[in-house]
Amino acid sequence: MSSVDAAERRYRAPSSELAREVLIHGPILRSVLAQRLGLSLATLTRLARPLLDGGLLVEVTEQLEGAMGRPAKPLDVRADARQFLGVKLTGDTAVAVTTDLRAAEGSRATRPLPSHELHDVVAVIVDLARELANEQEFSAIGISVGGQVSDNRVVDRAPFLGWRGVPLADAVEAQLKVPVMVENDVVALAAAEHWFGLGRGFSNFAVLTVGAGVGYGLVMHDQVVSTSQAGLGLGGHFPLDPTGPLCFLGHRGCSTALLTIPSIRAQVEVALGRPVSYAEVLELAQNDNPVALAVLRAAGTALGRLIAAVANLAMVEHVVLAGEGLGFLEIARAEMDAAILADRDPEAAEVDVLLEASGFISWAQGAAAVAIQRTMDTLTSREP
Amino acid sequence: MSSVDAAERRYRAPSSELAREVLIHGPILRSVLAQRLGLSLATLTRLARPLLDGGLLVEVTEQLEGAMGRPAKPLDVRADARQFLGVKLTGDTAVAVTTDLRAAEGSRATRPLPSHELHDVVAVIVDLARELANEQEFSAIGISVGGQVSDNRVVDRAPFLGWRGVPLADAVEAQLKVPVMVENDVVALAAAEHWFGLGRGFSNFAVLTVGAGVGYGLVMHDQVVSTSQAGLGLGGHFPLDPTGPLCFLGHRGCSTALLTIPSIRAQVEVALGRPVSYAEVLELAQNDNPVALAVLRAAGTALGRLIAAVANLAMVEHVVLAGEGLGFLEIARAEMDAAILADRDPEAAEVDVLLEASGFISWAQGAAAVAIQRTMDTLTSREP
DNA sequence: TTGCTTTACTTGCAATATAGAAATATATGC
DNA sequence: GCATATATTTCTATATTGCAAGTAAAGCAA
Repeated sequence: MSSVDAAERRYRAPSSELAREVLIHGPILRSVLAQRLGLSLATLTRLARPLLDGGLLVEVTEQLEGAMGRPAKPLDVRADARQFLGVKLTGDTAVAVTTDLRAAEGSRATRPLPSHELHDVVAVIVDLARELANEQEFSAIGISVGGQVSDNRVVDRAPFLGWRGVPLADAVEAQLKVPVMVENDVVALAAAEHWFGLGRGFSNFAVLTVGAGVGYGLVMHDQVVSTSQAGLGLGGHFPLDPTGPLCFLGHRGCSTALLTIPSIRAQVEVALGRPVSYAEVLELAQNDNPVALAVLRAAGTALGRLIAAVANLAMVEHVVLAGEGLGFLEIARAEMDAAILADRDPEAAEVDVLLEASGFISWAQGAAAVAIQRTMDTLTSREP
Repeated sequence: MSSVDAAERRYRAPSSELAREVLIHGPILRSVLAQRLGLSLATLTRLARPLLDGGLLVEVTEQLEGAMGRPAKPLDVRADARQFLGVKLTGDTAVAVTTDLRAAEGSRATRPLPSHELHDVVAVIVDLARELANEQEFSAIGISVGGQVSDNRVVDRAPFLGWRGVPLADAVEAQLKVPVMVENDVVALAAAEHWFGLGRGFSNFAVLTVGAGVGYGLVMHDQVVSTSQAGLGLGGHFPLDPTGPLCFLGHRGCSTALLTIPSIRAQVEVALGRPVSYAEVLELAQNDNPVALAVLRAAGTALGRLIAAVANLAMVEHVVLAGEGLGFLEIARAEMDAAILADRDPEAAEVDVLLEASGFISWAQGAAAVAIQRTMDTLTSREP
């Protein structure tokens, strides 16, 4: 554990810290920066110059009306100074996006995975990188997978790919001469939300994703929690309703059984005796179909209980919801809110539930964010 | 939130970091220290000298047999170089202990609180400080209370004392010319476990206390989580058993209803129709009394489920159990272990449950630890 | 227009902190 | 004793930093 301790204490050059602060906190005055970094204005001027010369930072020249004195020239990053590639791997597909320094999406492409063999997957990633490459090179590539990753390089365990101990980063770097970082998908998403998404400005918050599964990530003390625990999907089978349906692992009323798209479909299909899509379930509920309503309301209550449990035990006030399986909130938002309230100390601050509307930050962008964050630690050199 | 952010980024002088590292990691070689702090050996020598001269640090001279070369002289703190006072306030009592720099207990005293008036409580604390004072002055005084505390100075809310917004630190400092720090009791205990107790060496762990109530504290990234959330006792009414008894707030089967000493006694008393003490309950269970056994086994299961929930949602591998209400584990340890296993992903690391045997670190020592930690940030001057 | 005021940023300079290399201390092994 | 190994210290060149004084770019008032 003490080795982890030492590794955590990674030295960061002052100019890297400056660049990172500007990246996260947008156009920002030198005076504010100096205070945040605990440095003098003089030092700030000196640190900023090479970054301005190198083109990574620019001075914003938008005057505030009616201000006395010399107008401020806040610093900002030139978001298009670098380009990144984010790749999300699932069991059968790879989705790639290009992003700028702020993780804003450029272009996008998707490819099926011909197999789970490492060389096949690498070939698909290389292909995607070549297709999306333009005149600007990628500064780094982030890849996210569902499962455990160590050291940002090796996939220790990825159930959907059937992988154990696969050196993915090395394999991709061998083909593309660009730094590659691998991360667990939820950890990556949490990192993206922290720097660029709904978690901006919060030191502590949780991320819950609902889709094919339930994902759970945590940011504490302005750092993403990325222990080996983080990749396991520990929020995935959290017990929520002792009378609920069973999940595929045999847990009764766990978060997977109550919340995921397959489980919701399955429950409705069993009751109606015919196959239905998730969209159909939502539509049925809109039209007051009692089965769909009951299932979705139970999901709302379950999500509320999960959010309350997270807020209580992880001691966060903010919870970001993301994923493609949140459509049921249009029907069952009230149930969710009620369940949160019921499991929450009345003295405690109300839980701030933030809805990542229609995937504003997508899984692939999350992967890119990891690459951006790691790159920022060393990103103080000249223009590429 | 950004102001919290800035406050968190407290500057720490290198010599303070050095002193802290030595305090926590015991006798430690300069070379190891240099690596941990990211400094050169030369800098380390220069940093350590004033601390050695000042008497805060000493060189240990215990040779390792059979080692080649010049023998190492590891650095250690002179634990008795400073003395601290820790005070734990409950609704009716103040418990005070003196400790050295390593939070080891010196002497101890207890006083009833004549009232909840601030001046009465302050008078009791001053009294305790005077009684326990010896030739050595206190470097700082830590006070812990059940409730929310802000800024280590003001008790925002303490239900057992009926306090809201009470400036306790100022009031005590006005009488004793010594720095005073106030902290939530569970946060203080977590801090003590982190530096001096069973949490030593872990970057992430949770603390659960069972006694008159259930307390919950969290250490993440080597920092105690002490947001406003932390003082609320959010683990106190966590739902664990939908068929369990009610707590005084009307929660069915919450952690308070199943685990606390009063609840366990009440359950047995109702069934047996006579008053019993907690010790009697344990004895009854030892003698196979079915009521006591059922109640305690339910408690074991409940604690196991709570531990699993904490491990899953706070993403910790280690959980420290403390408090005077853990006696039931002698009877129901197996139930606890089984419940943890049941709610835990089989791929996840086994939860490491650490039992704070017989209050090795007490509540009052936790209060002292807060004083020690805060003091270490500035503790680089001469001998007192 | 012309200065005066206000705020934002920059530069010169002295103080401080740091690392690297060489030196010194203190043991073991032969 | 002397070579060897390891730990720590000293010496010195270099780098970083903050302070204080200076400069820049506006608005405002006569």
